[in-house]
Amino acid sequence: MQPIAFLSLLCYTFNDMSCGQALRGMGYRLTPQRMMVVEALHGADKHVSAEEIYTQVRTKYPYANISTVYRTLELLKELGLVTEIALGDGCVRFHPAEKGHHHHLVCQKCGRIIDLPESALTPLEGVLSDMYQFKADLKHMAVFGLCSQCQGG
Amino acid sequence: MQPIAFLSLLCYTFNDMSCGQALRGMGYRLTPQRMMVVEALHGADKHVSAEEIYTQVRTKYPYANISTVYRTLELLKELGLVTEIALGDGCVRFHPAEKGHHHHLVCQKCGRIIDLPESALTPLEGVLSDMYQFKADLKHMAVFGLCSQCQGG
DNA sequence: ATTGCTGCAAACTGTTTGCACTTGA
DNA sequence: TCAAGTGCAAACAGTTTGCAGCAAT
Repeated sequence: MQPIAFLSLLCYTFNDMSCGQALRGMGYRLTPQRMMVVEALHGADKHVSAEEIYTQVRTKYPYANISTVYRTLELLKELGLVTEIALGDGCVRFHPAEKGHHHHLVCQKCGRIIDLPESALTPLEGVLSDMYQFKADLKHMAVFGLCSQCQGG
Repeated sequence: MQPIAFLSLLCYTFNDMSCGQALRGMGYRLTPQRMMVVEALHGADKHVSAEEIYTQVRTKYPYANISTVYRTLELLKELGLVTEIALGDGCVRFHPAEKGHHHHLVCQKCGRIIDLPESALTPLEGVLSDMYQFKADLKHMAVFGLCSQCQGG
């Protein structure tokens, strides 16, 4: 089966997804590959790396290429539809902007990631603004340390 | 001139540097290469990358190898003599522990880096400890955003 | 029918590793 | 002396790019 034939089998139920519509509305093409990337981003219950998105997309469409994933993420990022964060594991991770912002406590021992509501860092934002005239972009921030279970000893 | 002859020309005035002494005291060998890495770390007025250290070391000793730089940094890190931080430019940066801890406001527009005293984030440390039983490791932390000059518009 | 997007392969950056040789202690 | 450290080259992971062909609009 050729790549194209394979793609035509994919269901297009994601046409009405917000990122997809946003793409089309902004004059970009809504290709099956882009839809699958968007779907992977939305379906994940955590921040996903390009590699993880690629792996998931390939389960549906084995001909997919990782450079397309990177290019799609780059585009979504430019359009403000996804945000990126470095959680210290050597690769950038992505998150749909519409899922809201939050922060992360990353345990350096067990790797556990605790999510923080956006509000947790608003006091910090105020301090930085008042004292340093610095407008912090606290969309996604990672704080490293030890979780409650790993502090013993 | 052979590498060895070249090395013997280097002055050993760094024998009494604290990192160097610490190394020797802990049973590690104090080689000229390690001294030069330590010197580059101490001499810099900012956080330096492995590549920058390598460049500086090579001005003194052209035979130096970057893998030695990485191995030395790895060792110093394990011994707690240097700390590392990711400032978002795609490479890890290093800082001697004895120079003290501080944080950074990184302007995403002009790249300016504003240093923050360690105390600036102690309130945050308290909040995370109280509310999430999370012991934050706030040795060096980077907060991204816009500096005062780049906020216009 | 265009122009934009994709797949492929190859380059690229930052970092790590295996191995034979060298050297600090 | 001899384990620890170095230099070299090659591998590695994550990411980017040039180009020819394909497809969304």
